[in-house]
Amino acid sequence: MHFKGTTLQDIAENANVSKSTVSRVLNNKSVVNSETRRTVLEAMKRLGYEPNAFARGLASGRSMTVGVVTQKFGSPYFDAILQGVIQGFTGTEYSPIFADGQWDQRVVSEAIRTLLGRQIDGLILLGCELDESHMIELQGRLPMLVVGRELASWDGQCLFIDNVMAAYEATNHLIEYGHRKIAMIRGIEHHQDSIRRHEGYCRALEDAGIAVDPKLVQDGDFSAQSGVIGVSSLLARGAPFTAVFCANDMMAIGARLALHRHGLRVPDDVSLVGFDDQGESAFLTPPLTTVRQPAREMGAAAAEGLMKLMQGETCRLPKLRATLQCRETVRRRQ
Amino acid sequence: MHFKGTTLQDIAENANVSKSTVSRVLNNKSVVNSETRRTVLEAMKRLGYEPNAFARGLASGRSMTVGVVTQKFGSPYFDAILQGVIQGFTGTEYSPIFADGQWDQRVVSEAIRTLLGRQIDGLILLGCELDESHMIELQGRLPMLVVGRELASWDGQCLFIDNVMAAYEATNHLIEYGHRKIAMIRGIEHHQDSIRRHEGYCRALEDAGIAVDPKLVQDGDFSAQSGVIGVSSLLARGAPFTAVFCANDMMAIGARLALHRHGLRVPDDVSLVGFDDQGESAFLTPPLTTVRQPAREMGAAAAEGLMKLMQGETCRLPKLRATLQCRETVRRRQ
DNA sequence: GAGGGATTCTTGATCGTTTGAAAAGGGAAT
DNA sequence: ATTCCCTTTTCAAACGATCAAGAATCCCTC
Repeated sequence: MHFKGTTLQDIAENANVSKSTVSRVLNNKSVVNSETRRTVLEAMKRLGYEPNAFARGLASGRSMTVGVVTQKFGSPYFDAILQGVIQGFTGTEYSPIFADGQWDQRVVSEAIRTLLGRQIDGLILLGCELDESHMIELQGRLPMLVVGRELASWDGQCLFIDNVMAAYEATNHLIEYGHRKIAMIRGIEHHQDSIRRHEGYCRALEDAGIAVDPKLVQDGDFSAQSGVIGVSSLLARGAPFTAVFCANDMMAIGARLALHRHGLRVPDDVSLVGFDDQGESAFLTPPLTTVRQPAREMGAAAAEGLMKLMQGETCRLPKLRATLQCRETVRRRQ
Repeated sequence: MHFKGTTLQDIAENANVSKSTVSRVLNNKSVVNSETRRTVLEAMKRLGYEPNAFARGLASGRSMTVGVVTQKFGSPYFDAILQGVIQGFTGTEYSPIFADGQWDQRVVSEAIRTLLGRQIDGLILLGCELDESHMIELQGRLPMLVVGRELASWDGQCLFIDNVMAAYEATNHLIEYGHRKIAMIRGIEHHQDSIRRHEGYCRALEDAGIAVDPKLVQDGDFSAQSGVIGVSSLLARGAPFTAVFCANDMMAIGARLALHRHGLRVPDDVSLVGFDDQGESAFLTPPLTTVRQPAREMGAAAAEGLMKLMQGETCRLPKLRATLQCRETVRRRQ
């Protein structure tokens, strides 16, 4: 039933050396006579040897594995970060293993426990909402990095963009194009990113001397469906608006559909701005103006940073910026 | 530097029993006095014990881990399958670890090697294009399942939908709505799914007595960009068409944009059908008519099937069907 | 040819579990 | 008191690698 692999012992016998010599060749740390090394390598190839990661991990205490906990497989934003992480680790001796937190703190905790049992050497958390004490405890246990969450006390070990600033710029873009009645569809309540993006929106309006109208702010949950509902309730309230800023692209897609349903043209009647710049956004009709988050770059930077940390060096993550991608859903208001 | 976890030994001492008793409690296989069990469990909780997966794996020969190789993180279709797989494993004692094949056979092989080194107990391959001999060799080594690939010799161990049939139905839908000049944008050349979907398209046309016009068939690569280019070159060729069938939704999104750019309305001037039913498709303007693949269900079924296989039972995967989701991009041709 | 270094290899303990076999404890039957 | 049989627990040997510490070999010099 169970496949019995070749072991280090087998190689040793086959090459007429001791186990430790084989081990030395394997890890090419210490010196081994080049002749011996050749023999050993040959034996390995011949027998199709693949070292047993468990035995290695057990003996060395290091697994050459890092855990990556995402919020949700299938979320365009997190998937993009994931790709960056993978890219950052390919070609190195570390390999990432992934767990899905399903937007649920309990699932995340559980996933981390499992990962710890798997003796990961480091941990990357994506946009995690765990409470700070838990995080600090974790940080004491192993090298760890957080992407997409701002933790005041953790300077340099979390990688995030300035959501307030980015939302400010997006809103300001609309203001510069002559819009004064700008609606916003927010993300999940209490979610850090939602709060910050909303704050940026408010600040931009205030700086332009426009009062924030609570009737123009609608809660959503980052899903396309909530974008549809958001626009409908906005419209139902009767407070007029000429532009909508959505806290992510999915909601912008939904919003765009709802506007269409209500006979409003984008951008002729209503301008629209999203957030994230997910893959499809550039191909919507019309292509969506949105805030681009450098998700891949963030993932790659996290991978590099974590490797430094695991090698005992300090790491200071770069400060990446979100940039506004101006496409075709914003039009100057006459 | 390195965190020293609580070990089974510690628990044993703390609860005044031997290591093996603790182990027995842990695996609750054999009988343990309920009183003793309680004591042990308490000690575990008290010391925050987390079993070392390496030691376990080494001793038992089983890792309680299954490898899942996807083609590309971020692909809506594969991500959906992944979610199904996760769902299928949550609550069980197995946990999946993921690797990204990046659409590259070599990367896939490498990923499988790494996974094998990690002593996975089973393997799920998503839409993999490895050559059959390699697959057969793998199959000899460990329980394994393939999702999204049809292998003649592997009845019951690969899970796929009938792409020919699905494409046939999609095309036929257009024919029933009065379309005769139906263009198609294909996926990556030589890719199994592309070939089958193209075949379904051809058969439907033939069965309706319509000759397949090579000028109406355009190659793509499953990306939105290739949908844009596809429509443009179709148009440039001057062969008129009233409908376009795309081998996936991303290309349909691109196609829809390109049609818009050329002043063609969907569905008034040109009807459009996609394939996959990815998340956004229902929210496009107008919502996309497309073939829905039961991706989540496929993932979940694969997880269940693999567990059966790993327990030594046989497994016969269900035959899932793709279904046409009629939305608003197809209009009757006068 | 003895002594001293380098270099290279081997021995054997160790990592934290699992697991089959042996042992201990406690009745009940003989 | 002895035997037998449960149930429950312990012993100790794996599992397959790593890694000090020590042993062997070789080369060179005096």
